[in-house]
Amino acid sequence: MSYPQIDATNGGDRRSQILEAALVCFAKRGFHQTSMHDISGEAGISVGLIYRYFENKEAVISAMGDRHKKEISEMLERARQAPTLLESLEILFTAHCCEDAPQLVSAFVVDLYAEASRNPHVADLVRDVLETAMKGVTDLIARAPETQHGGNDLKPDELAELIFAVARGMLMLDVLRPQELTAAERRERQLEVARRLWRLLFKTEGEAAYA
Amino acid sequence: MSYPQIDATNGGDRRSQILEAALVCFAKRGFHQTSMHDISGEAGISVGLIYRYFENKEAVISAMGDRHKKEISEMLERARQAPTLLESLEILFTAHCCEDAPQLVSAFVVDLYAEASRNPHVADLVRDVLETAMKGVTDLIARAPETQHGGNDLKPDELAELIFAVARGMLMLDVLRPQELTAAERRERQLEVARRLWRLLFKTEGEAAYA
DNA sequence: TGACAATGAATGAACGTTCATTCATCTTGC
DNA sequence: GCAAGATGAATGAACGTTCATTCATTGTCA
Repeated sequence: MSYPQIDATNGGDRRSQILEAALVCFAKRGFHQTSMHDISGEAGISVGLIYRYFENKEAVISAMGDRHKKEISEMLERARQAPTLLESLEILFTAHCCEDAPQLVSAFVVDLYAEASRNPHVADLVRDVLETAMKGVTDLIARAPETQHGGNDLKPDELAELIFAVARGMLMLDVLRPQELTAAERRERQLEVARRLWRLLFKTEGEAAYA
Repeated sequence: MSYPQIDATNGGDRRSQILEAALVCFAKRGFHQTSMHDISGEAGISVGLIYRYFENKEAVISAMGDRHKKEISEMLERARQAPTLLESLEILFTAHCCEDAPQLVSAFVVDLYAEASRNPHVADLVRDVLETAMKGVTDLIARAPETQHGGNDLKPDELAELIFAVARGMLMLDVLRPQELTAAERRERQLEVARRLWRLLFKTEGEAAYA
């Protein structure tokens, strides 16, 4: 008596099914405290099957990084289409606290950085993601009319650097928060601080911007 | 069964010797990839001896957190005695990149946050450290004459929150940096960004205040 | 269509290894 | 001689990984 699998199309989506389970496990227990049996249990499949889709455990970690990279660049594309710079930033910022996997992602990303500090391959990947995202935001800032109104003499890339530093810092803080908070509450507390920086960097001086 | 006190004549040295070795190992390989044999090897003692001074591996991790807490509060004390707010901040900021163990500390702290995300005891400890440090800086800001000159309407605790977010964010970035850079170079790159924020928050130029 | 061969996704017990922890033993200082 | 300091081989649990085996599905030929 076998129950139907969660996903309709068997085979093609096995990889993402495994990665989905791995995200849950990695965020809950960390890379190196998660066993392959944990992942297989979470995915509802056998251990051996994982090795049909991934060479070894490290390949699973790498694939998770790649997935994260893809998510970030999609988010960047969406952010580019927002009408104002502040709205773009808000979209990008919420990328860190995805709706479908709220508190999980923060823990995963912090772990990813920890892993990067000793795994050169992961470090390259994270650096790559970061550079792409930074370049995107730098561009966004350079094109935005809001930039002109700042009372500061900072260049777009310097502004982006500050924005990303605060975003990372708030992400780090997020893993300390009690789990009783909902995902929405967590995101709002993070945004509160980030928005204070943004207002400081891009003073909109009322709606007289285009007057 | 009791363990030697921290400042006992014999036990104190051994404990810190072990913790010193543990920091090196943890930073190099992470908590869960570091074996007790690694630590004993680094410390130049036998495995069993570690268990005379620590109940188990987790107790070593906790003790490392306590040590970190002590270092931070000493740093805070030193920062309090600096003549200007910006100098205080500079002292506090460099706490993250200690002179005697340069690139190690960043990796350790990121790992500590990762551990905090799933170990409530570690989370409490890190939260405690952070709250103490934040309170200290908030106080520093409230008393500083520079605060009045900011072109912003942010309260001292909001300013402290931003400062700490950027500090954490730069610390996270530090683990991505190629190891070829010296400790001084790393610190300088981190400070560059942090200082940009500080200048923004506390405009020291007299002309900006009345412009 | 029905019988049968071929496929390969999926399983999970088993393997070799590593790890945290213990403890019988040895050393040292008094 | 004895308590406390120190050792490292021994232990057993847990881990990543392998692989012989199962079996639903698909393809083949009459």
